Amino acid sequence: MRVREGDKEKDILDAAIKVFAHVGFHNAKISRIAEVAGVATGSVYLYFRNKREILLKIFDKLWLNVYEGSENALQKKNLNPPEKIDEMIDILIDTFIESPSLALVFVNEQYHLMDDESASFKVYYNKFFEIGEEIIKEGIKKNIFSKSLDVEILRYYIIGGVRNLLHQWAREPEKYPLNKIRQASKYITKYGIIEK
Amino acid sequence: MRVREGDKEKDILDAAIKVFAHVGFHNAKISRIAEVAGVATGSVYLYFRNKREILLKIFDKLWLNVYEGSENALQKKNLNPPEKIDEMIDILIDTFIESPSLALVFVNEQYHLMDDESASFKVYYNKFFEIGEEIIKEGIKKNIFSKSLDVEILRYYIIGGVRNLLHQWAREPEKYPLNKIRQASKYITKYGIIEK
DNA sequence: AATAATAATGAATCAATATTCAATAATATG
DNA sequence: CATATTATTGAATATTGATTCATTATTATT
Repeated sequence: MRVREGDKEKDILDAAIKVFAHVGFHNAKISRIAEVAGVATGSVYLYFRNKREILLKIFDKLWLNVYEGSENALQKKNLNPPEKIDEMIDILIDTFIESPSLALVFVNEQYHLMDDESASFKVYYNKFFEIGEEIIKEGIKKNIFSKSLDVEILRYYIIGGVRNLLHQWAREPEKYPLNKIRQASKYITKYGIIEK
Repeated sequence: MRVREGDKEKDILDAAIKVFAHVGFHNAKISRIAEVAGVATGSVYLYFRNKREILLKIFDKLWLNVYEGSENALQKKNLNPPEKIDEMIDILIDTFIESPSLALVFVNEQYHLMDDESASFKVYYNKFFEIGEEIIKEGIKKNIFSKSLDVEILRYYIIGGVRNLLHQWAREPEKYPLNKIRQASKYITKYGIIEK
């Protein structure tokens, strides 16, 4: 019998990330993904049911990573709430450090997918968010964070801000270097723009 | 000769906003937009060159509005930098107050369009941003805003945060009422999460 | 070396829908 | 009222690209 050469599933996923990042999910052709991956068009269907499954797989891996990463990091280290927020921001940013393309796919395609009932990554996405929520609640309880804040609204604001910065970085990495957006995200989130 | 009945261009635009919001630009069928607008499929092409032109027109009107609105508001009132930031946030939020659908289109489709050379709305979008930049610079100069902030990075963070909140509101208006996200946006932007 | 079993190919199929256009409708004008 | 002019229609066309599948390639096993 014939045996599988290399890891075509990974090749296809990596190619898809590049192509999705470049032209967007809807304009991405399977034939182009196959070409970039170095396989035949039909081979893509040996590994994925259809185009959407490829995108979902990318998001599954992404959010499982992020969730597990933050779960681990926060468990072992003993941090106070502001430090924990920093840690969460670090984990999110580190997820994309090797791949601006992945950042673009995240930024451009996630909203659409949120409407999809079958998007299993949402479980981990939500868990990640719940961790954030817990941190904020803890901070408020300890009188470190402002009591007047609505926890849920806050977390959406922060993720939106960080996300938009990731987008800028992915588009123009030299102009918006990752260390700068990392530092800025942490600072603004904690202190806002008004000088203390 | 025959005369035009009503304002079909507006009907089509309004219908398109609803349909784009509902299923996304790429899944939106012209035939469905026509149906919602109450015109024949072919009529859409009397008013717009193609589907993309409809989307671009929506964004043109949107950002012209926002830009002119902020230009006016800031000119007539005499505000200090923090108040000006509040004003900008108000204008952005007020733009969508009548139409959650428009908010969804903005949130879901804008990123893709930014790559489009021919997207003329970018002029106004950038002008709006420049106003924000000026305000932040002024605040820093007056020692009201923190000196350490990178102006450009900051503005992307804020717009990202507000945007994400608009998204939540548009999806679940009862859960995330506009006045709450308005207030939260202003507070976090200015003070961050740490209690003073 | 022959066989069996699975992997991979890529041209052909097929469906979806954006766009076109020939036909029809409406009304201003003379 | 007849005509000319422009608006509107919606069925037909054309294109695009996702998906399929008959064919071919590869290698483990005997």
